[in-house]
Amino acid sequence: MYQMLDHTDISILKILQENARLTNQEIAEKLHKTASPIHRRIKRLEDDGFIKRYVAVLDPQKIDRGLMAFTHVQLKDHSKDSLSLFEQAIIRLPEVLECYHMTGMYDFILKVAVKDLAAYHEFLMHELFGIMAIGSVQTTLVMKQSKHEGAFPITIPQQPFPSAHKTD
Amino acid sequence: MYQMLDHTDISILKILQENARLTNQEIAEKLHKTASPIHRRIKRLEDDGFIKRYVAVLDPQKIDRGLMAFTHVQLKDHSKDSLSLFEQAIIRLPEVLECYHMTGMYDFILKVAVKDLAAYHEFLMHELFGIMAIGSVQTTLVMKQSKHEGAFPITIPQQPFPSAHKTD
DNA sequence: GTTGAAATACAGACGCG
DNA sequence: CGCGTCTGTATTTCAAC
Repeated sequence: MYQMLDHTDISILKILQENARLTNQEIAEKLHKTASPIHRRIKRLEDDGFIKRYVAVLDPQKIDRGLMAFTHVQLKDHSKDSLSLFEQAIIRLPEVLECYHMTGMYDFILKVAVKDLAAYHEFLMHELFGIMAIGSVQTTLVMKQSKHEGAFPITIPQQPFPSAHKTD
Repeated sequence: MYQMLDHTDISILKILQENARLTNQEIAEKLHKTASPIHRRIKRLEDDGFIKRYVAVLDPQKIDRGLMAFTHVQLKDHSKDSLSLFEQAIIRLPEVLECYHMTGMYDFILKVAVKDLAAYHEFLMHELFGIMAIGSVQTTLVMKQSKHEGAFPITIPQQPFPSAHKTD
């Protein structure tokens, strides 16, 4: 089991989700603390697995990935072979940013990023439709992204025994 | 207009998308260079807007966001008022990680992260269904994520005049 | 949570190819 | 024009308090 997070930990995680390039000292100033304890806390958050990794966010437009689409896929059947065949094939496609195995109407939802509609057509024809397990595909295109990705809202996991002695 | 990316820039971007915590020196070793030019190139990639920001990726399970859902929304009508009303309301909901305005069958696709099904029910009943502009909603739940998010595939944007004198 | 010291990385300068 | 060596500065990191 993992340690409980206190209010300072939550604040650190929120800050790091927005901007992981801040120095410990800058984070410390925001929280009215000093760099050392911030550093220890971040190290612990990493070691305990709360922070999985740090990534750079690129501008899709500038690297010719300006068109994003959600591709909803139904397989021909739900055999174990079809599922693993599909997943194996999808993982190799660079246009597929994310692949989710879903409950409900669709078997998979893919988040796809390509240069333009021509490139998406190319992707469907030469990549996706070549996968044998595919039954039907429905596409919706992203016109506008209203909320940016990546940041999870953080609340304190159920805290049955609030510590009365937190110096924070 | 922005500068063209060469092979070293592409490599740097790929590395930084996977692990933004590597030091310039570590990146330099991977690319058989020294830290100085790497540092200069990263600075330029930031200044030119290729790299928008750096973020920490958290473990959804550990912060009680283990259930992810895609919520497909159709509005009652497509008036300008309905659209902006919906977007304004959505932005305030912490459970909504991403919000896309779509073409096609649905008006919006929301990526929602909550603790469990009970929390999702709560989210629908007390948050989403409270928005007046909402027409209908269809949910699919994520059972498994096959491909991780965030990393764009990078190719060299159309290179009409390949430089013959690249020292790289 | 604080202080202080050593190791390391950053962010310029400069000269070289 | 980009690379590499060098330099001062800031930051990280680890110790003891």
